[in-house]
Amino acid sequence: MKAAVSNDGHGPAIRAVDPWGSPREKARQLLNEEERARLAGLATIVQFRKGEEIYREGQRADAAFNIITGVVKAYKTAADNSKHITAFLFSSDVFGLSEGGWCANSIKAITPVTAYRLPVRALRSQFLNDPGLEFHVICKLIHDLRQTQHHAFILTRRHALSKISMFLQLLEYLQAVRGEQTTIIYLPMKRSDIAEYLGMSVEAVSRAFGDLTTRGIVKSRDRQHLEIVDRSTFDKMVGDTSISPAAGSTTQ
Amino acid sequence: MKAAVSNDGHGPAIRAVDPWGSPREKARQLLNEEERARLAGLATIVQFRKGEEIYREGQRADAAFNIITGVVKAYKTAADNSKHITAFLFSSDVFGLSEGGWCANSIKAITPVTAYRLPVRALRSQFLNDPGLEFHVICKLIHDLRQTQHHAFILTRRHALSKISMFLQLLEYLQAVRGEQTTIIYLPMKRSDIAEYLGMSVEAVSRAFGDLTTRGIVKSRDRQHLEIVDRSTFDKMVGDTSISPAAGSTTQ
DNA sequence: CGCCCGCTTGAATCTTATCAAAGATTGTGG
DNA sequence: CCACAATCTTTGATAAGATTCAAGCGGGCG
Repeated sequence: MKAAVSNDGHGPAIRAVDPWGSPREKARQLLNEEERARLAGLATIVQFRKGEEIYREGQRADAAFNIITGVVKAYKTAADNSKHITAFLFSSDVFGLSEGGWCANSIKAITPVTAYRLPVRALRSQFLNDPGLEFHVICKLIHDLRQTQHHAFILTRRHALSKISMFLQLLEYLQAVRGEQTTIIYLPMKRSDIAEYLGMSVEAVSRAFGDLTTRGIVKSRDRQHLEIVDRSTFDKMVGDTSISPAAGSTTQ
Repeated sequence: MKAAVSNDGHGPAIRAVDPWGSPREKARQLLNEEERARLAGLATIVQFRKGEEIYREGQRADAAFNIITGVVKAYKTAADNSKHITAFLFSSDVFGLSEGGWCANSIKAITPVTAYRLPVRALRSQFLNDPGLEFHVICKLIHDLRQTQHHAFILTRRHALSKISMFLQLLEYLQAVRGEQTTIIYLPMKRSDIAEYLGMSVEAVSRAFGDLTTRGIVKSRDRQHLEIVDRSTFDKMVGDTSISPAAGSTTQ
């Protein structure tokens, strides 16, 4: 479903910008054919059903995964059983860089998922022989770090509308990076997932979507597909802290 | 000031946990003497005054810095001129991994700072010859990624008391990692910096500190030095979403 | 000694969380 | 193929907490 062209079966893929590259370079496939083939030799292809838990927080992780198709969520469960979603991961994303690594959280498939499975042992020895591969991992990590910083920035927004707008903008951006169409934004996750990602209640998420629709800023075919119809107002929602409570939606 | 033992003049230092190491390993110095010496060969030592801006967001960065002593803040300035602090960086931390890298934000010294300056060009060629160094950088990045995820988690807390408590806990943890004493928590940054880091107003920060003091949970010598005197109640503030508005502070 | 900047405190407004319940949707089993 | 059940989503009222605006306090630096 919604298969991206990014992972085309030629082997594991990593997408990121080269931080030492030119200023405004776009995210791109970092691994060359040879590297992908070499990694493919270590990998097996596995599948997960929708809703299936792939990792549990704190569990011993003996393999990393590289998503081919589908979407997963990475989350932490707090003491009071509330959940915080750390990230949504899509095609070409990597998770499970060891339990001590950046996926010290649980992972669950929110759509059917196909992925390469890479044993960490084999992966690590591959690193020692291949400085180029290691460098690409550094690029990917820097990319993820920036992504997480952006998540943190979204979380500082006070208004629900601002958070939801920035979230939609993010999804749109990720679709573009993956080379998909960008007119329709695809929301594979549940409202409660969005709530847990944005640090707000499900009700607030629902109301924010309602507001955006009522004001004519977005139009939704169904729960999972949404289109931005008033881009200028949408951009105001994203960029500003002070949101006009009921700005006329008349075309400027 | 408050110089840590971590950066002892033997050359650049990186502190992190090995994500492929044992489950509960503590953060430690990753570089060995030889690596530090080799990096020291590339580096020059520079100093910055308190309040001095080291990088401006989007500026061309031709060098990375490794902090020896002092504290800096990394921040982004939004369209409406409001600021969001991405991270506070201490001894052994690294910033400026290129403009495209994870420090695509401005950097400003909040205390006097001494640091190693490493030209990215030399650094990059060093990477190609030294897979071990590259691996350590990966460890550091994974460490920073988790740190940033934790920041995001703090930002999801609704109550000011919870945010401030988690922030104090973080500072305490970082002091411990650096090998400093942990009874007194040192706050080098201004209240407004804390506000910008936690996504709340300065007033809310001030009131939260006031509350913690009034309730006898913390005791402060001055604006910059604070001690946790009621640990059990403090831990409740940190761990819980539902904070008892005026829980008796009587020793259980 | 005085000014500037940072910090604290107070009162009104506003947004969201929370509780509660009804309306959709999905998936399952008869 | 339809009906039921469980889950997800929306909608409504209330209240708690935060932001905002405004003013007073304090401390450091020239």
